[in-house]
Amino acid sequence: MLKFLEIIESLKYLVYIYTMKLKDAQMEFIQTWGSIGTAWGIPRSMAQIHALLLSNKEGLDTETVMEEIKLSRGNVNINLRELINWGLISKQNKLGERKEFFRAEHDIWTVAKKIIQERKKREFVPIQNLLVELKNSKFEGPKEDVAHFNALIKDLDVFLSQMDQLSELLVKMSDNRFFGQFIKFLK
Amino acid sequence: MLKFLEIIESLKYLVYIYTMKLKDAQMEFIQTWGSIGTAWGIPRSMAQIHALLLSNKEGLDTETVMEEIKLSRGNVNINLRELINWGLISKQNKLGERKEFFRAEHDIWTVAKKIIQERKKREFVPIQNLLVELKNSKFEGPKEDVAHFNALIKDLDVFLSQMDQLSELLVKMSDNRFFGQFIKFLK
DNA sequence: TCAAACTTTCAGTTTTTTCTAAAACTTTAA
DNA sequence: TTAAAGTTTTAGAAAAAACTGAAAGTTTGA
Repeated sequence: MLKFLEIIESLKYLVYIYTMKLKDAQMEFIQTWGSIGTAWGIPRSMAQIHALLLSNKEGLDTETVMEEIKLSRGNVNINLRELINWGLISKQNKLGERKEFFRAEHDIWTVAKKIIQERKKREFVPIQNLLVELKNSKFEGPKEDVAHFNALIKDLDVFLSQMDQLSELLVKMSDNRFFGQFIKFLK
Repeated sequence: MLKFLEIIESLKYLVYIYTMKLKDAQMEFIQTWGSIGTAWGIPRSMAQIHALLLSNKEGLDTETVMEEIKLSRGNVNINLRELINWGLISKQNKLGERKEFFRAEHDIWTVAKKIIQERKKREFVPIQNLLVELKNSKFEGPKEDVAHFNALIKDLDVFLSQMDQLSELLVKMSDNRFFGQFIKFLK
């Protein structure tokens, strides 16, 4: 009989729907978003602040952000500014309140659009600059090697411009519905 | 008349085709690829080694890589292995030679495919794991806040699965010609 | 004009990541 | 079986990136 109860217990575990405090869930979300940010080359605390604001409908002020995720004032200030630069959050002024509140853009498609634009800026532009320079150059060296290098440059250039077009497309595709259709169509 | 000559001079500058030693161009390519790698969250020397191998038709051995870009043996060894894991280079054995040579995958579409797959692994999987967990949870807290948080999770989930499909698509699209058509079609 | 409320800056510390150098290990062929 | 050729591991150094804390700066309203 003890055995039976044990089995039931473990089955329960399998289908268990965790119940947790909302705050705890938010905190887990924030922490995880933070480490994901790292893999994206985004400072942990910038990602954490973003996650915190995403999971709060209303804007929060600097003080609250500092307390919730235990960060220094300077850090919070700088990263809030950076998030504003990315277009992921905006300043809000509450009537009768002097201090500034920060509210996340909550439409996930807009968020994606901003992130794509920003990463493109960081990741594509430098390569394109390099390629422009190399395309305007003539190389002295063994014929075969020069040919190989030129082919490499050309391939990269074609590829980059295709990716560029694709990202443009993605940015224009902020209409969720259209994107869904599009994916289905292409499958 | 002086003026005129000055104008000609500056025009010449605009259309100037640089002539440079192939080696120098390759080195510049390697350096730039290295710093771009950094923005991509890829160690500088890993990106540099990749660039070096990309710009050489034939495979190179560890020793040569070390000399060309002044890196320690350990560093080169570890990063060559990592590039193999990514599927971006492969070991070669030359007939009659004992040591191993490393040769880059030169088809740019295959390169792109590998990079997309690898980044997806690093960047998407962790978010998806988080979302699975959160989707299986119930939250205790103010009704409105819980609703907001659940909406956030759902939005992220839908978005992620769409991006996932898109990347699958890209991976399947290694056929350059098809991709060109596709882009043109969608414009 | 003053002080309280709030924001921004930045020099220096801490943490994280990357790299080196040397030793240990493995493989090959004489 | 041995030593030369080659590869891999790793402890710690170096470099880069992120963060703190405190001071300086700004704005507001009494």
